[in-house]
Amino acid sequence: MTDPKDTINIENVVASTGIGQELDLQSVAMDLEGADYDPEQFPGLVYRTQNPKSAALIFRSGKIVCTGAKSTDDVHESLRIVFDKLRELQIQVNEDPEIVVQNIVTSADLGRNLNLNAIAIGLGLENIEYEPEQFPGLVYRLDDPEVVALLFGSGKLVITGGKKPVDAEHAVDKIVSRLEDLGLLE
Amino acid sequence: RLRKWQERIRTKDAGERNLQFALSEIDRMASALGVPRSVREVASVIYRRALKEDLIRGRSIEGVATSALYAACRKEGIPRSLEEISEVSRVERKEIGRTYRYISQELGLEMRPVDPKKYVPRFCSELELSEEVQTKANEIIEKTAEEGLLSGKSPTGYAAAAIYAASLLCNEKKTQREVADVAQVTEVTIRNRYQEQIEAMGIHG
DNA sequence: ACATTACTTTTTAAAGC
DNA sequence: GCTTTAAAAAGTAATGT
Repeated sequence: MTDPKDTINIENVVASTGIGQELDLQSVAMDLEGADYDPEQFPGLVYRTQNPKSAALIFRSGKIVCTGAKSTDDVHESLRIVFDKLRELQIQVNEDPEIVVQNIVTSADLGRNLNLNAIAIGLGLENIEYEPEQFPGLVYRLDDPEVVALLFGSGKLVITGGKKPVDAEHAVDKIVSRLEDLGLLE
Repeated sequence: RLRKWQERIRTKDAGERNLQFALSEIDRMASALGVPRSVREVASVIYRRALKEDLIRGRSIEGVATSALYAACRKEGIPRSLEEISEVSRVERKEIGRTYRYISQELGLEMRPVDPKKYVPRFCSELELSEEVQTKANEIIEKTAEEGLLSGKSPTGYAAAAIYAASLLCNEKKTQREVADVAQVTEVTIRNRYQEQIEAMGIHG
């Protein structure tokens, strides 16, 4: 029997940081290869890194959002690349800007099919949101850790809203024990 | 003074007019859908509760009125799909869905997922299918749902597939297109659900 | 009857409308 | 509230062959 915790996989990490310097995005867009900048559509400039794969949103204030990385290490590596690219454009970038992980999206597998109708009643209709006409997943909000879980009929799930990788592990543990208590697993 | 008093009356009148507008919209949509008066009353109660809880801020009166009606239909056991509801409302489907989820959560309506069997009588009637087909469709829904096949699937598509399968089994065949049209789902969805259901029922189609 | 592409849900920061 | 970015889950839909 596989421990659901061993099936946890980080799918996306979102983090924010700042270079401590205001930017002229128009000129950055001109000099930075592959940059997408359309201020009419969105105030941020989009810059994509290939290895590791990620997308950085760079703002006039010098603040940056990095998304799409598969680990916190990849976030740091991606942002290091972005910082170096900006330095190549003669832009002053702080020595080691603080990088704050804002959200981690994780997937996992409980290993057995779920009867979402029974789970909706079992967990309590006031604690969940399940509208299969609109979306196939059952939305379950946990208080501790403060994350949101999407449960699917296949037994697979998505955990999002966490700030540390351990949040997903704790969430999976709690979900498994709750479903076991209700006799809705296996 | 007098100015404040006038302002209060103006606000009261505006609020009164908005409530009348919402209730008349609920009435108009309910008539267009052909649902009984009891549903309109439940919808009105939900709308008034949403108003009292100040849930209309940042949302359109029509959106909340439509969502209240959608919720009322479900609460009364005669559900209409978001697709059907949006046809009589000028609010788009996506907005109705998100507003419904919001007021449902905030008012603690504790809505149960829609039972596909609730769609069987109306869809079968529109298709002029016999009582025998309805019974068979309900049987298919009941048995396959017990096996967990319903998880995550839309109730209309699920009901449509069961009706299609039942019409074949009872020699009253309707095409996938005919069933898809009344249920407002695609033939692809009926095909997919149908395959799963007949396999779970151990039937050869 | 197939495949492909695309949209639904959740989360999160950023600046501006 | 909206705009943009990424990602997973699974269902539904539109379009193309």
